[in-house]
Amino acid sequence: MKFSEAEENYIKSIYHLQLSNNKVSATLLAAAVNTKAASVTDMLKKLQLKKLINYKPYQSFTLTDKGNKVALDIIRKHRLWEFFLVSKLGFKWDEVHAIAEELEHISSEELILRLDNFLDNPSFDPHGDPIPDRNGKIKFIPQKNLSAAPLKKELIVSSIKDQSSEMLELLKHYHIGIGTKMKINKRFDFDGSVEIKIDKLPVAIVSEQMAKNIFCKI
Amino acid sequence: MKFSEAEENYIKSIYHLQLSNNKVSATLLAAAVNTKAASVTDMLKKLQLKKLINYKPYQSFTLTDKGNKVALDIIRKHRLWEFFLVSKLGFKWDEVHAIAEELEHISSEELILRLDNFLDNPSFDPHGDPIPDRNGKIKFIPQKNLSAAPLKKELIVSSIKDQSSEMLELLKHYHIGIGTKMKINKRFDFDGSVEIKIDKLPVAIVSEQMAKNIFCKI
DNA sequence: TAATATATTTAGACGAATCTAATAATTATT
DNA sequence: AATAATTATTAGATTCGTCTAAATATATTA
Repeated sequence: MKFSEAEENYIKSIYHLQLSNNKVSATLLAAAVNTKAASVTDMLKKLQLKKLINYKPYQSFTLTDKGNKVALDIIRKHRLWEFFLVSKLGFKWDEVHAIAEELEHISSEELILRLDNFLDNPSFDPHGDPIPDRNGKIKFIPQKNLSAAPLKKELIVSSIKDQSSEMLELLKHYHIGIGTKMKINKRFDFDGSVEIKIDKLPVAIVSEQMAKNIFCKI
Repeated sequence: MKFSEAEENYIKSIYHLQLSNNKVSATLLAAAVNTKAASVTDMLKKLQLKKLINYKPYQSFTLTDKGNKVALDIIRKHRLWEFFLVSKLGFKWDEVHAIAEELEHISSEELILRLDNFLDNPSFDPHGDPIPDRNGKIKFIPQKNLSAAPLKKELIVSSIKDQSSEMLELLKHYHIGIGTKMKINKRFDFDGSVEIKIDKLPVAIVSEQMAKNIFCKI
């Protein structure tokens, strides 16, 4: 079954909101897809008719299994394209999101299969987010951000939540990227800042705000 | 300025029709964009408002310079993507058209610039059609089809008009592709068929219908 | 040139996705 | 629990691209 670009965007946003906020409200969703709550209501009815969500008026809603599959398919495409844009075309990670938002709606399955192979079937996108395989299976990695990870243990950076160019700039300055190894020396209660040590680099301190965006394998 | 997918498709089709039929009628255009003549009229008004075509009711219409630029931009994207699909993802030429029709509407200029470089700035797509450069310049090659090319001279296949899988199959069987060298021995008036000779291959005869679709540098 | 055939445009409607303003339900607060 | 504040839904309108059927203009040909 094929879905409109608008429908796909709603589905994708519901998926993401479910992951982080686990209660999805019409208002949050409206913000995510950049419309008004009234438009969300209209669309929710349509998505329910197509059995993509479970929905009763005035109550919060969830993706059905079918809806989940659709969401994972879109996310797969999005992340594969991001990988392509960064690894083959040399984009910076903060430049690829908008383009991938368009590319993710290209419908050919064959295209995505071939793209996947061309890229050597990557499991993670340039920000460390997992790329669902053709069946929607995600390689889950247990990870904790620097505000929650244990002290004095070797950590490997596995993903970055905030993908803005400001964050990218900061990470560059600290020489931090996906795969970087580090230890946490100390966490300061006063402001939540964290002292880290990266091989061969001097000890450094990152703010709590930054620490919460850097996720590591544990 | 940005245009809708529908607008882009109309512009592109007008461009192509102008090239081959040089008079563009609403009926032809309707067939090309797969709608009805009434819808064409509606769109023509819109395109005129946006100064993309010269149009007076009940008369045939032409692209303005601006319209031409837009058309060439879309065609550039279409052909670059086709090149990508064939050269990097291993598609056959008869498989790429529909996918490129979707990809050609992705809006990022930066994307196309980088794609162009990634592909080493190709001048011709997999069917031998010229790819406009970023300024809309096309590398024009004087070419003639096998029904019009001179006898006994070395010819190099430069493009194929019909891009169906049936044609692809036939070409494979004859060992003909872009770049193939051949001579025409004889043309038969009775049915327009053409006897050709390709290096090291036995003499072969192609139908008039086929001959008209094979273009060569002269 | 008059009659006929063909092509184009208008009029009016529809579905998709959106909006604003008004209303109704839910949740939070006193 | 009653009221206030928040959140969600409906009603009605709008834009885009499309449609059918009817009307009008152009082209053909007898």
